[in-house]
Amino acid sequence: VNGVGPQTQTRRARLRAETTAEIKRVALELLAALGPEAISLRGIAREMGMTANAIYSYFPTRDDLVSTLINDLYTSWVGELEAARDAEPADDPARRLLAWADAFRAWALANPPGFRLVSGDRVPGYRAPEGGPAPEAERRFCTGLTGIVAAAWPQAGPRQSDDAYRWADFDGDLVAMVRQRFPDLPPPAVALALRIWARMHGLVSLEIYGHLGGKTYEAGKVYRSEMRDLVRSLGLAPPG
Amino acid sequence: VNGVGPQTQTRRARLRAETTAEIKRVALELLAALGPEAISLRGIAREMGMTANAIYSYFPTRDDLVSTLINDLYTSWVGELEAARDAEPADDPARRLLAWADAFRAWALANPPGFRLVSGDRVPGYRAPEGGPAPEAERRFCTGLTGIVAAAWPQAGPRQSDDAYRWADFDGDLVAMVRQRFPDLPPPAVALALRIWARMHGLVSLEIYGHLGGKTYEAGKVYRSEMRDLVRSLGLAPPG
DNA sequence: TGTACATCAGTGAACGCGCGTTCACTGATGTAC
DNA sequence: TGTACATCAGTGAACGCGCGTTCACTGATGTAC
Repeated sequence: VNGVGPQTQTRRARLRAETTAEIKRVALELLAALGPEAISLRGIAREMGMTANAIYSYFPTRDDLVSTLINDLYTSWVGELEAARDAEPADDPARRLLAWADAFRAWALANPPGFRLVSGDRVPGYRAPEGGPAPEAERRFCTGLTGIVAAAWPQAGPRQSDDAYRWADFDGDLVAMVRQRFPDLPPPAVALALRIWARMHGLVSLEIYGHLGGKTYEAGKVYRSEMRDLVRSLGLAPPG
Repeated sequence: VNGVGPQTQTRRARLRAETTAEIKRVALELLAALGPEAISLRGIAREMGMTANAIYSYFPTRDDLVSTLINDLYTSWVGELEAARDAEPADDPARRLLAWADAFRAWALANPPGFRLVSGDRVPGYRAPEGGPAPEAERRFCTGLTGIVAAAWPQAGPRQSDDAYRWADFDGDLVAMVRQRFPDLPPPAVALALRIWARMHGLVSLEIYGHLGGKTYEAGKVYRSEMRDLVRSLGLAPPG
């Protein structure tokens, strides 16, 4: 059987896991310090005091490493979003939306190159795998945001202009998720979720890319105004 | 005096201008076809059937070429925005805002890599000059948008939550421009202009970076909803 | 109109750089009997 | 417990690529007298 001395086997496996983690950690440090172009096998190896090709024992290709990084970043981000949301009472959609929005910006500011990477800034020469580098995290993000809209929909729904959205306007997988998890939600609610996402993304990406910094010293204040305005336009009462 | 035979001198100057234009045209084609990494002196020269270093007769450095491209793109973009706005009656801020917003998205969709370049997607190794690669276009963009907000402010102002913005919250140059061109406009109007910009930027950049395509087949419809909603929340009546 | 000179776009070879990836190998770690 | 074997992380040298930039040069275009 597989009664192979678990201790020693674990030792090698542990070393392997540690080195894998170190490769990723160094890659993220380089990303943060020097930008996406610095994610190179040679650069990481240099930093770790190894040869570049040693990394091929851990990742079959540079692009696999990049995909793994994107997946890790996106997963950690969405984890924080969910945690922030769940720290607010389930029956208070306004607070939950604002918590999500604040965590959205906070993570991005703490991690600018990570935000760029996750939102599609291309690493030179990188080609993402079929289905994207982080499909599961993306699904969680989408579900989380839709859930917040679903909670607000009783108040928000009547305020939406009745643009004629149909299920056919949206991607099949997205529709399937919505109909299964939020069966009462109509198509315009999905459009609303996308618009809310874009409002967060818009201000935060202008800020991360340095376009807002040349205009205002209070990007956070502007973001807060925008989010409270959003809450209000959904027919919810902003807290505080 | 300078009565140097203008015809012949013009001939050489014209050739020079033509080659300069061709370099830029080829660079933009490469940008559109293969992305920002393809903007290389060697690549452009290859396409034009010249040697790479011939380009040094026209641009002192690769980064100068890139800066020129960004400036050209931004200038053409803002030109279209202004034209679209000015095609609407001056006393109809709602139409003017929507025209601006539509032109914003239309140009970006016609020119995705151009949009990426202008909004800060980095060409590997590129360092922008002091003050940015396109300060004049940026100024026009900013003034144009602020002007639209100024026209809407009589209706929009009272609807803004009174977040306590002060002039000190904004960049000095921006403040100077506002106070000179739109002397009646208060600080919260500037914050509103930034938020409006971000709403356009958010949806369009999600679309350009391919994040919206995986969710909806009707990104244009979503954008239109968002913009009409914006107009409405400014207290204006959306046309049609 | 013709001739001597200046300008300057463009060539061709080269330098030095960093990159991803391959290959044959070494040597320590772990496994089977 | 000891020995023969298997695994596999890591080395060192090399390949081929594209890049920006420099240098000494050629040769056509334009200028001054």
